[in-house]
Amino acid sequence: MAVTRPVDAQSHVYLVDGSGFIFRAYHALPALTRSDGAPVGAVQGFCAMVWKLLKDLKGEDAPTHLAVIFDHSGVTFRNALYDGYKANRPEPPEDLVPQFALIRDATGAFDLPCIELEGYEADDLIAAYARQAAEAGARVSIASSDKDLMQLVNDQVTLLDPMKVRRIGREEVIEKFGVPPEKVIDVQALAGDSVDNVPGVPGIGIKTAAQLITEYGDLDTLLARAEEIKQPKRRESLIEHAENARLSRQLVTLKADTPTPAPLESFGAADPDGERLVGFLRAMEFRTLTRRIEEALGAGPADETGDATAPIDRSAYKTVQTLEALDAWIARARAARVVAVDVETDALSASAARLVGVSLAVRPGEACYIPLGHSGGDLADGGGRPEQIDMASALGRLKPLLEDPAILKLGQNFKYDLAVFARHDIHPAPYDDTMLLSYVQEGASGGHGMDALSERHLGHKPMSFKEVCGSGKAQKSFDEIDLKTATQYAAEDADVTLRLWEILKPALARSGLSTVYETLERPLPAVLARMELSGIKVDVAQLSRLSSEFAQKMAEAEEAAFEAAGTRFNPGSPKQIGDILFGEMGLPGGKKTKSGAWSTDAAVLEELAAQGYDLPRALLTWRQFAKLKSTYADALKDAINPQTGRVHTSFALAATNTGRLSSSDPNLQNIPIRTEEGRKIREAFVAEPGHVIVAADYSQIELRLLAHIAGVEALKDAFRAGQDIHAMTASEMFGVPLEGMDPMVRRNAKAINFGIIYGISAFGLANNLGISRDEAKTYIDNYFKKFPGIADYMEAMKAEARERGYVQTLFGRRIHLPSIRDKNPSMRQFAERQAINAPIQGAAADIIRRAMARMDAAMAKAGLSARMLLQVHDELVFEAPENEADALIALAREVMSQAPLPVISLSVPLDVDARAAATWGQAH
DNA sequence: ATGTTCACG
DNA sequence: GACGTACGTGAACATC
Repeated sequence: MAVTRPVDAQSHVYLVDGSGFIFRAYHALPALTRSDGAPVGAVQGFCAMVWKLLKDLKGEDAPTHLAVIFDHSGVTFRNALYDGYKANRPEPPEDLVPQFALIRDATGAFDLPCIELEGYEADDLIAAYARQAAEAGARVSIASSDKDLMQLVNDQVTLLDPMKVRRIGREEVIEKFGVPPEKVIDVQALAGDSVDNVPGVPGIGIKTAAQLITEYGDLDTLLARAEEIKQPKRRESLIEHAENARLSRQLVTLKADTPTPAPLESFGAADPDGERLVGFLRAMEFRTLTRRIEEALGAGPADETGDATAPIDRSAYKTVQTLEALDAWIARARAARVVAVDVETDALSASAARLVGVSLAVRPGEACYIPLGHSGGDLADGGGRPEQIDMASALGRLKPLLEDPAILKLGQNFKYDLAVFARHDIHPAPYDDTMLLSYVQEGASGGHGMDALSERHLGHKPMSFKEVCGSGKAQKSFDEIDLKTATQYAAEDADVTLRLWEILKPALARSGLSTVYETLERPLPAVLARMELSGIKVDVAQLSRLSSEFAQKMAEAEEAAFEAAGTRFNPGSPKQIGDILFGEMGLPGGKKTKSGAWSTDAAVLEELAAQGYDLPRALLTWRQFAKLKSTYADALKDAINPQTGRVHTSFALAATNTGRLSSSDPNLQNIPIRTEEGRKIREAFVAEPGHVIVAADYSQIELRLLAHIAGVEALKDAFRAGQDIHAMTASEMFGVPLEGMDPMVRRNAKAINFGIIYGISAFGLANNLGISRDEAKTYIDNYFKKFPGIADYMEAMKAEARERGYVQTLFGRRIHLPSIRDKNPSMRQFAERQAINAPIQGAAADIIRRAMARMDAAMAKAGLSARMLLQVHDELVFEAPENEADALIALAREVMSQAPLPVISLSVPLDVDARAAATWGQAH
């Protein structure tokens, strides 16, 4: 799909006369039918013309925006003016009619916007878009050879004849009509047009018309002074048919105020999805065209005879134990310009792990392992320390290679390698990451671990870490592995990475996802490696105090629970709780879990507590403190790195379906905030002495994106005016004034706003608000009525998912939803809700990724020594010297709120709240 | 290993 | 009328 991109003086907008293309394609080419008998000649011609146009438009004439515009079948407003309009035109040929729909599909396959409007001709829409673009200062090119469009030519607007590759500007119009573009309609009004049955004035052709208009200035003057004309026939004809001339002028004048069905900004040109395009062409059975386009896009099946899938021979890998050998490998890497790199360490956490060795691969099958930190496993020496290059010398040789801007480094989950190298002051660049190449093309499902990728793409199962190091208690650290085994394992990883890159990198361009990868994925490993290495300080004493406090509260709640139950049991066991509540006590059970047991989750217990029972209340209290103690207070204390005294999370870049990050070991994206007790945990995240924590978060980013994407004017206006969006929703929906609004009414509106983002259902909303399904249904219908655009958006996303198997964010990230076509209706409906949610959640994820990619450079440029520490989906957390707080707040606001630019210009502002304080808790 | 619950956006 | 149901995560604990 095309992207949304602002139109300004740097833009070059192409408007393609789709209907003109169709008739030209139909008449210029011999009839052609598909094997099933469907006529497809015009489709082929159309595709060939579009392809040629796109191919010709490289370089300085490249479009920033492009759309294909069609006539809409049926009568137009011109027929109301004059029922003879186009009356002479025969019905389109029988074998062309079924091709109209296919040609719209073809436009979609090229990822081009397909524009038409009932009651208007393509020319009117072109006139309207041309005017809008010109008003925005853009250049406009109209791809058409229709002379009726020449009236639109001016300083900014030219016509492009797609077949003759000829630009038609002012000079060429004068050549054709004998008058400049602004007088073309007057000439056409006089001359008429037999094809369109525009009457004009009998006896006057283009030449005479041009001569008359040039002499008298314009049509009205000419008609007013018709008496002065010397030639009697001409004079009489003009006087007699003056009305016809005026009518004709109305007929030939293109309506630049035609309503435009899609905003000009949405025409942003983007790489086509090569797979989809080639798939369409192949389905149409255009053999030659398919092959030509396949070749040009580098599409087609991966080269299976290439080196990448040749069998892997681990015994061919080399162990590098001398500087001379290392230099030789570095020279080979330099010659290849590309080198796959993998580090081996003694632990999983990059912030704690020590470097054990480095492997390199320069061509498929040609890889080596450079042991640097092995402490044992020398087979020749009965298990002692093997011969190795001194670590400092080896890294001294590797650093220039890894940092050479002309050598591309390849890694799998390269964030890890970057972090390990950074601790040795090596900062590899540029790099590609095969994990991210895979993620951006295939999405999160399926996994992007090296083993999974290798099996998927190479049909090869690499040596497993378990095979090498064992597992459980007997697990060895990699530095204890003998060099022969270590080499086979480590060098294979580099080899596999290189081979994967040879397959995944070309596939990226074929899918049209290079920009997504380069802007939203590739910058992140370096940024996240820095964040992870920075870590965040936690106040151990505070966590210890909290742990005791929570233990105390748990004990109290436990006693209260035993008292109420009249028996002792494990309050942590949902099964035992269910047995007591719904068995022994005989309380009314609510929901069941999916395995059929009684549910005892918070919603159920709350319901029972509200009915006056003591046990569920005690259990809720116990659960709250148990959670806070074990998941937070105790776990965070254990997660402190003794070397740094800080907590270092790991951010996963390729874990979610929508492009969000995830955080683990420990997860710092779910630190409590919603309850007072929970907030105390957040208070334990502190800044170093003399420093502050700065937290900056997007305000309502998902609702803002919904307003933009679905084009909900009322929501957009509210955001522009800085209104309380939930209150405004409530006011619209329930017709209550903003002043003195009942908080419950606002709460309902808020639940609906969130529900909409999640792909609302009456059931879900009813559940959430504790109302009946009928009531919930009424709310939803009312919402759709008050905010037109939302329902259309939802239907459009579902349709897109069904048609393509994926939906996209504003920035082009794809979210695959294969189960949208599942035969199981509940699977399908789940996918439909994902189709609604994913473009919104995904766009928000894209935006904060863009902000993160820019933030380090922005801080450096501003001379700040602040560091970015955490990302929590719509929030960035920094640590800064106290005296930088104000500057950092201003900078974070700027970078975050401007992050969509220049690719996307949102129609709503992105507000960012930012605050500095001694703790993360206080910075909210 | 799987299910349940609950912390966050 | 029936599928089932709000979107995206990770961690702890119980239970098999």
